[in-house]
This record gives sequence, structure tokens and C-alpha cells, in this order.
Amino acid sequence: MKTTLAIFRLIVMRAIASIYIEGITSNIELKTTKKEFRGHITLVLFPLVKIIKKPLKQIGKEIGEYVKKHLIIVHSFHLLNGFLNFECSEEYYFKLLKKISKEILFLKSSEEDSLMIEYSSPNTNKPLHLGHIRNHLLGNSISEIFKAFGHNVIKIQIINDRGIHICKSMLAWKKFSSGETPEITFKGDHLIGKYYVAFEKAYKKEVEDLCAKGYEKELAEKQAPIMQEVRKLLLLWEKRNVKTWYHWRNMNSWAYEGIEQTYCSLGIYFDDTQYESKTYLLGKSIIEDGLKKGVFYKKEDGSVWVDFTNVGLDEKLLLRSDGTSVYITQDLGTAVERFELYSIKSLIYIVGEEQEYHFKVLFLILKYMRYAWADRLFHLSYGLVQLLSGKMKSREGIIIDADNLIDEMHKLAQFLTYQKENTLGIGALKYFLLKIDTKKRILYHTKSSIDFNGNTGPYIQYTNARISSLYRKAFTKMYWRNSMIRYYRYSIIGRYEKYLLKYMEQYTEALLLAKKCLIPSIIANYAYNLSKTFNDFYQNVCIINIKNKYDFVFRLFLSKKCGNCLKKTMNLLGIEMPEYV
RNA sequence: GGUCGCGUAGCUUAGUUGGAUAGAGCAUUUGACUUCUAAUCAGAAGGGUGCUGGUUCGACUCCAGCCGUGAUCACCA
Repeated sequence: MKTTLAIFRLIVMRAIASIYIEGITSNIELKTTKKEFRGHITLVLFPLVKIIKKPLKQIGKEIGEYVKKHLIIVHSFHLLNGFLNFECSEEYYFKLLKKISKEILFLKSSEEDSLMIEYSSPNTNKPLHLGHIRNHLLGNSISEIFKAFGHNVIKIQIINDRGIHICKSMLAWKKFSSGETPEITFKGDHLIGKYYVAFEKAYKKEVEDLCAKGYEKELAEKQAPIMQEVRKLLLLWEKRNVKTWYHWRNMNSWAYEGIEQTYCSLGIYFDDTQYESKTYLLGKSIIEDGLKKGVFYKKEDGSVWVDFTNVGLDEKLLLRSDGTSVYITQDLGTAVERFELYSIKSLIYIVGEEQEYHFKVLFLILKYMRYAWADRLFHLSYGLVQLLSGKMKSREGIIIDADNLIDEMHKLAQFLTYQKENTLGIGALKYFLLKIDTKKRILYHTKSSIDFNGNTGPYIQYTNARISSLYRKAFTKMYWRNSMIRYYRYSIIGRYEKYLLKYMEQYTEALLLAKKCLIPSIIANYAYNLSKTFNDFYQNVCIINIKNKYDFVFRLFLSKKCGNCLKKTMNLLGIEMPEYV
């Protein structure tokens, strides 16, 4: 079924061909009429004046008349400031409502390609914070958007469970904890985070002491006893020392449990999980392959590099002189492995903007290596979440902790309502993070809490609860029966109903744009504007407290579909919509 | 210094193939709950889009140059 815009495009093309010249396609600018003007579809006439070379008013009148004559859904047209606005008939709106409920809200799932989306890379040495939440929500939402179009999406996370930072909290726990283990009141990830901070504190003190003894800062940082000790621990780990691994596994299990709980309260899950401890050695064979192909080169000390100076980038190290791998080595290996193991067509990485350069280089290397899928790799980069004081610093404990924030939102929501479920608090938090354009950074003001009024998640949730309430009440009305739905076409449609229908019609467009640009905020804004349009209608038009049964049925049916639409869009953001508020 | 983002009312922001009077929310202010959930609605006040040029019938949007701001350019991850 064609969209209204497509139908108009066709008829306008015919009009121009029949009245003026044939073959005009690119200068036909059609759009949905803005709310402040009368009409449903608008044709912008300026681009046509140039080609047709006749007065604007004449063109408008002639095209308008042709369209009105040949398109039955057009009721009238009028010309304003070079814009030709078409108004549609009542019959059209009845059909539109039917089309929305049967087609538009159910996207045709013609897309079947599989794709993988990587998001959330938690470290097992600290709890999650607000920055992670942004990552989770973006990843989850992008996944849901692709699913809505019928794609098979594999959500994957890779856990950073090894390395010097993990050893730091392990060592600090050994030294300072006297055997403390996670209790019900103190989550495992928080416990580990506490010792990570303790390590950094102790380390800082040692460095200061050494500096006081006359050491240069750089030397002091290397010589600090605790740092030397943690290096030894890392070596032990790499040699798979039994005791170290036992300790490592044990502490990681605390972290997993804690992180899992946070995921759960956010409604985040994954189809698959990778562990860096298992993938960190991948990629070395690719380096050899690249050397053979002459894409990489070896320096005298044995280190391997790739030279991108000819494309405006730098030289990049791929393998250390001692033969050990770096970050990008494993990423090369992981990417190749993913395309080998899963039958995916493309891969999207949801990672902060600070790694843009990394991914640029990564993708370029894979392209030079002639992997067929190299041009179907995407990095969705997003702006950092910052505090007024600057970046969050895990090692100093200056973070907005995810669990605390979720808890705070819950309390705030409970203060305002009496709901036990945390749908409103979580909804407010999720919407707060998702409504902002992906590439913009978010400044989090610790003093002002996240809003529940205006352009917020709860506003939209509230709108839906109102709609649910209408529907519940409708059944208590004497004359309401489900079979009455067919009467809706005898209603008289007012301007509020038309606004609503017009906006609902744009559902597919909003989703397509969000998918194309990988920007969930487009969906968030759509949901908000739809809510606003509905509330406008709700406050100005009686829906069920009316005598006319035709209007009653039409307005109720319209409200219901609007609720469906709201639910669908908000679910794409991972936000639940309660029936009661 | 090079590269890549961002800069729209006091604050948070929308404006995605260039198109009508730059659209919202918060805060400020006036009004609306014996009527379908007032976390709502109606209204007022508050921007001319960082600056300067250019292209165009038309620029927040494109181009150039500045200014401010952030990220990045490790044998760290």
C-alpha cells in the first residue's frame, strides 16, 4: 500500500506532465502540512517556477485543479505564500484510521538480514555508572529498532575481565579486606569497586611518599611497591597460576552477579557474552596474514605496524616488539571471529566518542585486508556523560552510580505516586538519556533531579494510562459494544482528530529515519509529540462523555490506536507503559 | 599543532534531502479540576540560531574563514 505522500507525488507528476512538460521528478517537493496551516499535504511551488517558467499563482491553481479533479481524496486546495496545501475528505480520514490500525503500526518485516550489535563493555573491577547506562539504552534501542523492521539482531557484550585494572582490585582486596565478601546489602560489583578505589588511594600515597624522598614523579609511579606487586600479579595471571586464577574467578563472579542485577533493573539483556580473557589472544594470525599480504610492516625491533599516513592518519602499532598484542589486535581477531561464527551481514559497535579514531583505524585495516564485510561495520559513537566538575572518574570514586541512581528515581516516583513498580522512575531516567541526540554530550547536574513533568518519560506514560482508563470506562457505558466499531465512519471529524491522525501517519517515517541515522532520540521526540497531540485532543474534545454514538466510537477507536502507537514507540526505547498511573 | 564533533531563549533541547511566522519543556507569570486520570490543558513573556562573509528566489541547515568548547592523535585499554 502506498503512502499518502507517494500517492500525491504520482498525481502531481501526472499533473505537470499533462499541463506543462514531461519528465519532471526531482523538483517535486511534497511534505505533510505544518500544524499551523490548514491542509494535509503541501506542495512547495518555488522549485517548479524555475522549470515551468510561469507565474507561481497560475501554476498553483492549475496543479491544484488537476489534483482535485483526479484524486478523489482531495477535498479542496488553497495557495499560501508559494505553498499549495491540499485538504483531504472525511472519507480519507476514516480510511487512514483503518490503515493505521491495520498496516502502519505493523511494519512490513521485509528485512531479514542478521546483524550483530555490540554494546556495554563492563569491567569487572567496578560497578556500572551513568555513562554505561547511556550505552546500554542506546544499544538496546538500536537493537529494538532493527528488530521492528524484521532484522535478526544478535545483542552481544564483551566483558573486560582481565588486565592490570582487574588485578588492582584483586590485590587491594587481598591486602586490605580481611576477607570481606558480598552481602545482600552490599553488591559484589560495589565491593570490588571499593577495593579498586582503595588501590588507587594507596598507590597515590606511595607515589607521594617517594616524591617526598626526592624521586622524580615518573620514576616514583613505576617504583611504587604496590604497583610492582600488581604487575607481578598480572604476570602470575598470564601464567595461569592456580591460586591467582582461583582468586580471579571468585572475585569476577561477584562482579557478574552485581552487574547482572543492574542489567535486570534496567531491563537489559544479551543474546551472547564474550570475555576478554578468552579473546585477548585472538588476532595474531591476522597480523601474520597482513604481513604476508604486505598490508603491515615489521620494524627492526620486531614490532608490527600499519602505515596510514597516506590517508591522513598516523602509523599504528599492531603488535608489540615482544610479540604481545594490543587493544586493536584483539579487536581485529574478534571481528573476524564474529563474522566466521555467526551468519551476520553487518556489525554495529556502540562505543563512546573517545574511541572514534580506534574504530576508524580498525575498519580501515579490515578493508585493506579485503574482508568483504569490512564496509558493513559501523561505530555508533555517542557523547560522554559528564558532571559539572568534568569527567566521571571511577578510580577516584567520582561517579554517578547506576544502582544508586535507579534507586533514587524509584523513591522519587514513589513519592509522587503510590506505585510499587519502578516503571515511572526508570521511564524518566531512560527517556532523559534517550531524548538527546546521540552525538551530543550530556551534562548531568547532580543537584537538580530528573524531571517528571513536561518533555519526559512519565508524561508519555501518563498519556497512555489516560487512554487505558478511557477504554476501561467505555465498557461501563450502556451503549458500548465491540461490534460498534464499524459505526465510526459516521462520525464528524474535527481538527484535533485530524492532527492526531496526521501525526500517527508519520510513524513509519520516524522509524525509518531513526534506523537510517542510528538515532533513538528521533523516536523519543516522535513519542513526545504524539503524546502532546493526544493530550491536546483529550483536553479539548469529549471522548466518552457524549451522546452521539458515532463520535463516541470514532474518538475511542482513535484514542486506542494512539495508545498502541505510543506503546510501540516507547517499547523501542525500552520504556514500559503502565496501564495505570 | 593535525583530525573529528558540538555551539539554537536564563537552563535542557527540536528542527535529517535548504522552504511558511525557528518548535517544545523547565523556571517566571495569568487562568482552568461538581465533567473521560490537573504528572494535564489554554494563554503571556522570553530566542532570530557563536561571529564574519559567500552560494541561493529562500540558509539554523550548504561553503569558506574566525571564536568558544569537547574528544582524539600511546609498545594504555
